[in-house]
Amino acid sequence: MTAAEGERPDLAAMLGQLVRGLIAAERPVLAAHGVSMWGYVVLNALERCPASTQAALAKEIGADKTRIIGTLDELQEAGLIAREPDPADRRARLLHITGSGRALRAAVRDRIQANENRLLALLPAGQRQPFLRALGTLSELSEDEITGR
Amino acid sequence: MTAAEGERPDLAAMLGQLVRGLIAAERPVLAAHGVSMWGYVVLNALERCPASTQAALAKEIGADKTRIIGTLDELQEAGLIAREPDPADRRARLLHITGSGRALRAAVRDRIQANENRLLALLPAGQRQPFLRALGTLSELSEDEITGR
DNA sequence: ACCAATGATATGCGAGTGCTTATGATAAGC
DNA sequence: GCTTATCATAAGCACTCGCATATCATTGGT
Repeated sequence: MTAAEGERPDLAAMLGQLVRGLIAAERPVLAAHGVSMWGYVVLNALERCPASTQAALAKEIGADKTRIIGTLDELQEAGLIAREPDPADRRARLLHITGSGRALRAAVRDRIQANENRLLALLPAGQRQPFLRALGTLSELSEDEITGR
Repeated sequence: MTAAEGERPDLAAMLGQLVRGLIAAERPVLAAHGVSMWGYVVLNALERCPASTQAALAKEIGADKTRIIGTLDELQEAGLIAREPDPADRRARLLHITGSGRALRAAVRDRIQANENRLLALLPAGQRQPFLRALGTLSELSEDEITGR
């Protein structure tokens, strides 16, 4: 921390810098598994909870519902997710992750988190858990909560 | 933290989510002061240390040296930065922030950090400093260090 | 002196993104 | 029944960004 005179850099600046590096680290992993970044995000989301509409999924992961369709098409073609008509609403399709999707997601995640764990190991032991906890809290805030609007 | 069975979400995912919100929070502040996001980044960088070449500045802030020129032009026109020929190297120009630039940067930063402080206040007191320290450490890693390449 | 490298500059290309519009089908509300 | 809203889909538009190329002037190395 090189802040001068008790100042601190903007959170956004620090986080942005770190995210950029982490994304760069993810790229080859994702490429090796033949899945896109958004594809991986979708798999993570569906692993947590199936989606009742594509629009809802897009909203949950912060993606544009019109742009995500291509990604969903690819994931479906690769057998990583399934889309089924919702019997309760014929406009909508239920989405869930497949067994293959689970396996691929797990493989990617293991590699990504191994690298992340390496970075976390650079921190003093007493900082790790508080950092992760704080990050967990802050990352769950909605955009409205963060912006105060 | 809603991780299931001792798992944790990817750092990148958590950070990315948070950054997105923080950037959204910054937008209106920057707009109100008539400065672009990159412009603000440049001001912060020059506040820390004048630059000996535009290329060096671009590298430091992770910007593309060819794309940043427009931003520098605007900042110079607005009197926020100054570019002077380097007597030691006629290809290069020395860059530094002006008094106006300092004032504007400070005004923007105050508002941005006020919002950030509001968010930090959501954390338990014991988590704040460890979080900021850890973030400071991790954000200073180079991309090569983060990617392990 | 010559060649390679570097600085500033301009711009092309492709990919990605946010937002918008439009379509046809379906559902919800009055 | 009619109107409005929503779902999935496709695609336009403008903008940003990463990377590349090119130019001219200057500098560094041999």
